[in-house]
Amino acid sequence: MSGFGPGDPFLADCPGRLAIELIADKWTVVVLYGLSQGPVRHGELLKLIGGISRKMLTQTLRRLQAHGLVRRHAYAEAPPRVEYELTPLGATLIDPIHMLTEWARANGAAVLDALDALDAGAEPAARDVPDRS
Amino acid sequence: MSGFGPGDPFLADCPGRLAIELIADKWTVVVLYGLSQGPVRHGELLKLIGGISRKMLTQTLRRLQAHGLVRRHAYAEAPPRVEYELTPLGATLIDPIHMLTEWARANGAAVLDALDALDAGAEPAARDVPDRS
DNA sequence: CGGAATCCGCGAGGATACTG
DNA sequence: CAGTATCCTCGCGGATTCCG
Repeated sequence: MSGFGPGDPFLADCPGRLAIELIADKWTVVVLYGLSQGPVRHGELLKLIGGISRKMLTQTLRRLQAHGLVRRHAYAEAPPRVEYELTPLGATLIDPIHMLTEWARANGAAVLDALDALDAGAEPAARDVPDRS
Repeated sequence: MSGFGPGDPFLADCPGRLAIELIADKWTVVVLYGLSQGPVRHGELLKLIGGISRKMLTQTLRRLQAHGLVRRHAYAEAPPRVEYELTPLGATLIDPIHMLTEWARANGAAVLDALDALDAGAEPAARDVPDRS
């Protein structure tokens, strides 16, 4: 009934954990989502994502590239142009990523509610507690 | 063919992003995975996960609890015992999490290979490059 | 056994300015 | 437009210790 033993791949140190920690990152998920519909330019992602800095975008893309999930395409043109796209390996992540993002879209409000319910319940509760200032 | 516009929920600041950033975290995914099969004791998770510290485990659980994904159950017994389990809201995450972890299990090796291929291709390449020490 | 508090180092990550 | 370098700050996250 335990389900997984002490040696389960995701509970120990193994390639699986490496892969999880590669994508379980604040920006990585959103960047992958941005790439999930086809090649995108650097500047497009930058404007699209909102909140990300150029540094973090480049850094995230570079890490994904180094791990074989993203391919970089630089065109030698007058106005320099660079596009990023998922590799075949990276494309296998589209489904998991979309499940995550759809979950977030559907349940983001509920998560927010839970937070607010906490705040509304905890802070006024201090009302009937002798406050030692 | 752009697919998503400039206002896509996951590319801007919104509840969906909050939800993504809640779970797109080094430890959160693994902890949720550990909870995905039923109630687990604090100490069990600690030993099971491997690499996590008590502090980070508690901290992660607390954050998930505050966001309504996890419920805490403390039993007033001689040897104190505390169990954690997913709330109904948290249970809706099981499928996405399992897709992620199964992807990692299947492709962790490929990711590792991509990394090694880079190292093997880049560093020996310095062989035929005049190295200015 | 489970958790909170404290100390502290190091690296994530933003802002800015510069190169090609 | 894309990328890099530099600086600086904040908080992640480990180790340790004390409380219930």
